[in-house]
Amino acid sequence: MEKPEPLWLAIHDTLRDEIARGQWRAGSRLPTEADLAQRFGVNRHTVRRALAALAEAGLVQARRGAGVFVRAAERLPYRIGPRTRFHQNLLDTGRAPSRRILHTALARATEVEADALSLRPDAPLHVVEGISLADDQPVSLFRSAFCATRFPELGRHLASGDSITRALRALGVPDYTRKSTRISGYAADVLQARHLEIAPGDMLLLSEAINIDPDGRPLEYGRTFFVAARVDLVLDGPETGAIVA
Amino acid sequence: MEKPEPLWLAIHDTLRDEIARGQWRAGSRLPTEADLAQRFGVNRHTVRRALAALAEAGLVQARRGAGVFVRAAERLPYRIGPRTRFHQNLLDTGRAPSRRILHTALARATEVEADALSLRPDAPLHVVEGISLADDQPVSLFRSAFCATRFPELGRHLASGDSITRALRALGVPDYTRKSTRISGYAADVLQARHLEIAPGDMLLLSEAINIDPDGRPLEYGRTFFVAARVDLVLDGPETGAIVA
DNA sequence: GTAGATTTGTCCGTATGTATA
DNA sequence: ATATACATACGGACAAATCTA
Repeated sequence: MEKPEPLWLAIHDTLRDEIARGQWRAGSRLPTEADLAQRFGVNRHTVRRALAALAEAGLVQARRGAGVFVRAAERLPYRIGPRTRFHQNLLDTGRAPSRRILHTALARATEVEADALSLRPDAPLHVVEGISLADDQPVSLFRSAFCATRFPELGRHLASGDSITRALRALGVPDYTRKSTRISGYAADVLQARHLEIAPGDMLLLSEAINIDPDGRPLEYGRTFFVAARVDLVLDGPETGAIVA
Repeated sequence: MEKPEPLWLAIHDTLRDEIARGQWRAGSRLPTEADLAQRFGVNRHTVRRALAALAEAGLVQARRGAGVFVRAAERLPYRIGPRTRFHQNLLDTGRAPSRRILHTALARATEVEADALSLRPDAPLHVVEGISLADDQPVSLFRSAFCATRFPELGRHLASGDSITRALRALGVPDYTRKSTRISGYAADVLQARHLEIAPGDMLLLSEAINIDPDGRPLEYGRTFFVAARVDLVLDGPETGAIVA
């Protein structure tokens, strides 16, 4: 026999999904506990148990006498620092990370890419584009470029969907660190919107990053478009701090 | 007598502001020279003089037979690091920094503020709100909160429009550093839009920062809304690096 | 400004099924 | 097998905060 899901948990999940889907807008009032109890056909206390869990997670906030209000959907804190790693980053916040590779190619460096990687324009690059997901929800579109002269074999690793960290390790780069990051805001175009399951014009945070190897040589130039409604970029103390004892 | 502003310069400034305000989107075509000439009630050559200046500054690009196109407006690179200082930041990029204080008050800490500053909720705070400008163009709305118990005299300094760095120095805090930063994207509401001279719904980058004194005690909790179309946030190598020799 | 209705917060109690000692 | 503890679910009553007419 299966273990039956508690009633209050089912109600909690239903409300959580409805909030995530935007059925209850941020700041708006949920139906009263009595109404919800009637809707789900349960006692008011059972609804209260579900609401308490939502409040615990920060999704709603109750005000006595006024009602239960939807708080701004919680955003995934995405930590940016010298050692920004997608997988570890999401595991740290209790999400299930995954990647979907859209495209790999051998391309020639644009002016911007060549500049970022200290290469001459038109130098050959391995380029990989894809979608990053947290709990199966798209959070970002990324495009990474690597010097193809230095890593002739990288193409195969990238296409296989392997972790970039692991692919580089296999090619003799034990570690890499973030040299610089530039963050800017843009509106999503139609294609980006489709991939990220948002509406065209929705807000994106673009993070342009240059990663270097331990010798300080530019290794990767990456552009990542984060869905602003789903992600906060966090620059934390020791990670960005000036002094490490 | 005042020196009269040349006609072409007035037109140049008008168009520049309209581009900055997003009235003409990046990549879009401006009205034809003839149309602009009619709009401003001047000869086509006067418009051409204004457009030439804009092209010189890199804001537009003319293509013979096609039209004049808006190039992506250059964004101000705003450096974020352990020692983020507004004035120095802008001077470094050759802009003229200025501040406009909107409001100073003695308020009670909200839950978020109390948490950020390691105070109890409802603790008294000095709060200052204002607009930061670069070359007289608004780039951000800021709100800073300081513990009023620790700095009883800070209110006067803030209201006077003095630099925050200087005010703190006068009160015995020789230096402060950035402990953490969180960056997120939001749409401007009506009030923000009016202050920043943009349209409601335009994109803002919110930077939430906690600054600490040399002893590691939280000093300031600041929220700054940057106009995304005018600013990039830059996290640079040595500034965000883990190790400082 | 006030009174009354609405809505959440907290307490009481009862009953049932499940895991544990 | 029995007893105990715990989580779930229901029902009711009242207090406290809030909203509205």
